[in-house]
Amino acid sequence: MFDVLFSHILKKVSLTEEEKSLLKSFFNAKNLRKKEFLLQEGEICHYLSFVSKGLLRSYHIDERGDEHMNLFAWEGWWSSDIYSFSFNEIAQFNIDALEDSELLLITRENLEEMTLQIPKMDRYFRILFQNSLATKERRLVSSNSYTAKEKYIQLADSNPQMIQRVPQNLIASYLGLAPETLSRIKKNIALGK
Amino acid sequence: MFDVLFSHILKKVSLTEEEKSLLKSFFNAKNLRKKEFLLQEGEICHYLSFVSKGLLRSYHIDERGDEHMNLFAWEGWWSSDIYSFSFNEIAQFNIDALEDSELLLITRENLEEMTLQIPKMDRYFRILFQNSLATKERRLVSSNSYTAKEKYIQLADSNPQMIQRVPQNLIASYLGLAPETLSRIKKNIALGK
DNA sequence: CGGATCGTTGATCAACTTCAACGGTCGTGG
DNA sequence: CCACGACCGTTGAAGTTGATCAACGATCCG
Repeated sequence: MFDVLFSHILKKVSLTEEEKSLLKSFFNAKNLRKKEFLLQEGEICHYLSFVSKGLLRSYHIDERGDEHMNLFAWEGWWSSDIYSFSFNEIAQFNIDALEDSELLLITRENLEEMTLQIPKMDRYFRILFQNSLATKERRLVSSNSYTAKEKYIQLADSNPQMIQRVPQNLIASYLGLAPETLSRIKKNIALGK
Repeated sequence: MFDVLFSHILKKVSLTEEEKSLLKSFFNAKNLRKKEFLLQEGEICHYLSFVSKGLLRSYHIDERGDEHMNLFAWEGWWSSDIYSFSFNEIAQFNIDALEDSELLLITRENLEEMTLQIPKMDRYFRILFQNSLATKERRLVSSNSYTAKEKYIQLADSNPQMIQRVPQNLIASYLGLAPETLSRIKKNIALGK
């Protein structure tokens, strides 16, 4: 259960055995069946969730009832409504499971306590958030700068695993496109533009 | 020069006087005149830059030559091509000054060294990046979910200072709109929709 | 004063959405 | 084990939003 987490952390900072077992005490394990919710819009998001197995999605539902994907998280990724988690405000995202999943959850209070007891974890999360921010910044510019086709090609190049593992209509939503549009784009690409 | 930086840091972590003077040694001051560049696309971004006075913009230029704003940074904000800075890759963003500015720069190497000597700075940047990530996540969903008019209203509500301080055509670009479109939207809003 | 920059307005256009229908596949319950 | 419904991707036709192109007036600044 903790193997995936530790190997992920150890890529960024080193941990002693004592720190490892201390660290474990701050987490709760949770299993989520396909289609079960981890978080629903309107709640407060109390956890950062590490996915040790499976696949989660986080998405927003607008007033018209349309879903807009925020991100997908599989083995080795974190998921949360980070805004809600950080500022203790109402969540804008739903999180549910696309596949049966095994998670490790940590609350805001435990994160606080853990980083005080193991300052290296501030460093781990600093690097994690720094990298996520870097990626998200590029994605945001891409979203505003490029055509639907360009965006899809960029994604397919930079994240082929996502395209293999996630249904096409959800990929479309992730890119801010109607599912029909993505279908047509793929057809055009297959026809050599 | 360092007053603004310290007051910003002290909102998130405490620092002793020794830590403060140690911290100073990792930064370089730099002045930037209006329209001068801090970073140009294609270079490596070597710095995180803290704005103690003035206003910076960071933006991407696409193959068609069109500019796409990434963010604006004024007193109390950081600016960088964080992807380039983090991964030592070629920058996608240009950064230049919209107003005469006073900056404090820190290199990747100095950031590394500073966080090792003052672990609390890992915590500071962890919180800083966590908050930025939270904001950027919401902005990205907003960008994919809402109409041009909704996006503008959200921005005007959440960040009125930006609208006061930044020219309208750059606001348009920040929202991923043509300047003419934003002009028409504002007209419609003024006419009571 | 003169040029550059910025916002505005009108007309046209293109990209993407919406709506509707259909065929294939998968998984579940009878 | 088969059948049915749900889900997913595809295709076509029509509609809409926002982009583009062009022209003009206002303001700022040197």
